[in-house]
Amino acid sequence: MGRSEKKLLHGTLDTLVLKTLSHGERHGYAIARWIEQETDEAILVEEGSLYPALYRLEKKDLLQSRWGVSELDRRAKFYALTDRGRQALDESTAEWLRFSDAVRSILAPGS
Amino acid sequence: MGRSEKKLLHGTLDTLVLKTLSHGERHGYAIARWIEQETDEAILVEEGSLYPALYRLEKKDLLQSRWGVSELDRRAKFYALTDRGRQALDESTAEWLRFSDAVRSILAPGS
DNA sequence: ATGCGGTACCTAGACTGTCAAGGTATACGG
DNA sequence: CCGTATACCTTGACAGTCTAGGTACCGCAT
Repeated sequence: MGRSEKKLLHGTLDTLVLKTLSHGERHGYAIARWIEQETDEAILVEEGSLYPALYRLEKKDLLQSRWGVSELDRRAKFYALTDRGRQALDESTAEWLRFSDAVRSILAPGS
Repeated sequence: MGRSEKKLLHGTLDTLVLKTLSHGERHGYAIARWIEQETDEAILVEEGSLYPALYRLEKKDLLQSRWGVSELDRRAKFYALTDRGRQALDESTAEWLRFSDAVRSILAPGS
C-alpha cells in the first residue's frame, strides 16, 4: 500500500520534512524512515524524492546541513531547521490544514 | 488566498470532480464554480486544469459527456459519472482520506 | 571468502498534472 | 456598442515525484 499516493505527496513532502526536523537534527535517511514509521507506512518516502527535497530546502535557506556520523557509525549528512525554516513550517502547515479541510468538506461532508 | 495551494491540488482535482458529479450531471464550468463555492474559495479551479482533467477522466471511461444547453441558455458540455467512475470515486476518496490522515498524524499530532 | 542485505548518499531522465495566458463564441446589461 | 460573464479549448512552461541506476561501507551468514 501507499503505492498510489504518488501524486498526492506533491508539495507536501517539504512540509513533512520540515516538521520532522522540528523535533531535532536528523540525517536524511532517518528523516525518511521516521515519516514512514510515524504514518504506519501509509506514506513512503522514496530517496529520489527525498534528496532533491533536502537540496531544495537547503537552497531556500530553510535547512542547514553538516556532515557527521550516524548511530551506526556511518557517514551521514545531518539537517537542522533554520529560523526561516521554522517560520516556513508554520505557514505551510497552516496552508495544508486549510487545504485539507477544504477537500474534506467536499469528500466527507457531514464529518 | 488559495493562491499558493497550487501543488497541493496535484492528484486531488480528479477526485473532487468525480465527487461533484456524484450529485448529478453538471457541465464543466459549473463543476469548477461548485467546488470553489463549496470550499469558500479555498480551492480555486483553473480552467487550464479543469478541462484537461475532464478529458483525462472521460478517456479513462470514468465520465461520459453530452452536449446540451446550460441554465443560461448557452451551449455546454454535461458530464456524468459512469459505473467505473463511481467505483473510482470510492477508491480515490478512501485513498485521499488515508493519505490525509497520515499527513495530519505528523503535522498535528494530538489532534 | 564471498555474497547479500541494510545503511547512507546521490543523480539522470521520464512522467504527470497544474498553471498562466492565450484564444473562440454568445448573451446580457448599461 | 462595449464590457463582463458564461462556456469551451489549447499551448508551453514548470515543478515535483518516481524509477532506476550508481557509490561505498558494514555485518552476518553461507
